[in-house]
Amino acid sequence: MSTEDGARLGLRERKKRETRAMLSWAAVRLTVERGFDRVRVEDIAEAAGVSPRTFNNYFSSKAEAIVARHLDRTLRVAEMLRGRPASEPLWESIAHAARAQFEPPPEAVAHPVTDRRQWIAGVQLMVAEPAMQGEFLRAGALAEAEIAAAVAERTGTDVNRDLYPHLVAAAVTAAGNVAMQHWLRIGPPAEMEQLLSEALAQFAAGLPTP
Amino acid sequence: MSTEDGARLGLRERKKRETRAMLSWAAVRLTVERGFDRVRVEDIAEAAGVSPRTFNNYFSSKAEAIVARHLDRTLRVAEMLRGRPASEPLWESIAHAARAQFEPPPEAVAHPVTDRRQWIAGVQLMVAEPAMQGEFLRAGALAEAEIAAAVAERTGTDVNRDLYPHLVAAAVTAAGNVAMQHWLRIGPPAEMEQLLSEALAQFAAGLPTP
DNA sequence: AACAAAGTTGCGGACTGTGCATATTTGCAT
DNA sequence: ATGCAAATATGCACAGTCCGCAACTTTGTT
Repeated sequence: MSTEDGARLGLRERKKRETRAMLSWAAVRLTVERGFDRVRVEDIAEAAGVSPRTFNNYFSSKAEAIVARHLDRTLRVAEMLRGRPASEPLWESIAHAARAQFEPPPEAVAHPVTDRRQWIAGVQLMVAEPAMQGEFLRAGALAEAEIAAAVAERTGTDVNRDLYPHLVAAAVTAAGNVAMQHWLRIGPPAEMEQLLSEALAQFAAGLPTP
Repeated sequence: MSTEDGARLGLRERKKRETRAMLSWAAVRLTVERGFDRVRVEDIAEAAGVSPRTFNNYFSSKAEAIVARHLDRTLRVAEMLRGRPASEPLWESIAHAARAQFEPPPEAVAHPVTDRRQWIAGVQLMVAEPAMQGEFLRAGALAEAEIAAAVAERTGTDVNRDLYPHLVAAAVTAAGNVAMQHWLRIGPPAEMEQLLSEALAQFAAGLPTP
């Protein structure tokens, strides 16, 4: 779906996607600026130019709206993994695919952050919110199921019978999460992609004691 | 705290613990019997013999009450890990400690399930609930932070600087989750502990392709 | 026994999330 | 261009959740 040409989508579908993106972006921006508890569904809907009821047509909760872009990005990891050459070693494919989640989203390009340090501080507060953590992890689990399916396809295993694809998918998800948490803790100049590669390498090596 | 002698606790503290356990157990039981959306906070409070406002003094949400026992059990993994002999190889310690989460809780012993198949079906529905998944994973993340701290202690690494303890903790959490999901999917005669051991062994081996 | 600290409870209010019906927009066929 | 169907937006009402606050009850200390 995400690779479909916009020219082939009707107006209806295009408007749906735009509305979804606007709601999600508004949710992220307001939450980072003000804090989770200071943003109501009504505020998000207003910022996106729709009614609160419409917000609920798209998302069941505020946290779900905030996490939507993250979900999109992590689902793309499964998609990218499916697109890697079949002959490529699994962990090499994974390393390439996993990077997809850290590419800058369109909104970040369209709305450059003027105060980067403040933005990061806001993000840190946002991810520390219990409801956000739950939703964030739940999105990760959804993507993980897709990654497991992709791993099963590549390795000839069965998601309904074997632990393996699930364990690999869990490792990929964990690597991404640990890299991001580490980055939020340490901040620049650490690079997200480098942290991710390191984490994946440690999993592939069997997590030997340093 | 959990190892403290009950005789040393005041009435106040004892009653708090009992109330918490009653609320949590009532939440689990009613939800498994009726389904998540058919149980209100008021029902749980009534079943435990307290007011709804008191329920909220203990738990912020229904899901949190349901997941409380799981949180207790997974936190015990970190505790058990801290108690293993320092000379023991890390993954061996982990394998022993991780089993703690699958010991039958007191209530399960006190209230034997009469229809095991129906109970499992109810649990399956319960864990499929989105709010439950988020809370379940969030509890896992809390325990994971404790496990990471315990791993750091054993290996002389630093949770604020190194990825390693976090990655190991994530592997432990993932192994537990994957084992449980597999068990819920497959059911008896698969044994939870065996699945867990297998999952941990795969992580320690670097997740080689089968 | 008197008093302080901790915990329970009732109440009110803001907010969430959902079902339902109506209004509006888009797509399709003629 | 027009009429109609399908999809989407919106307003409304309501049950339920969660929290601040104050009054009451229970436990602990002196």
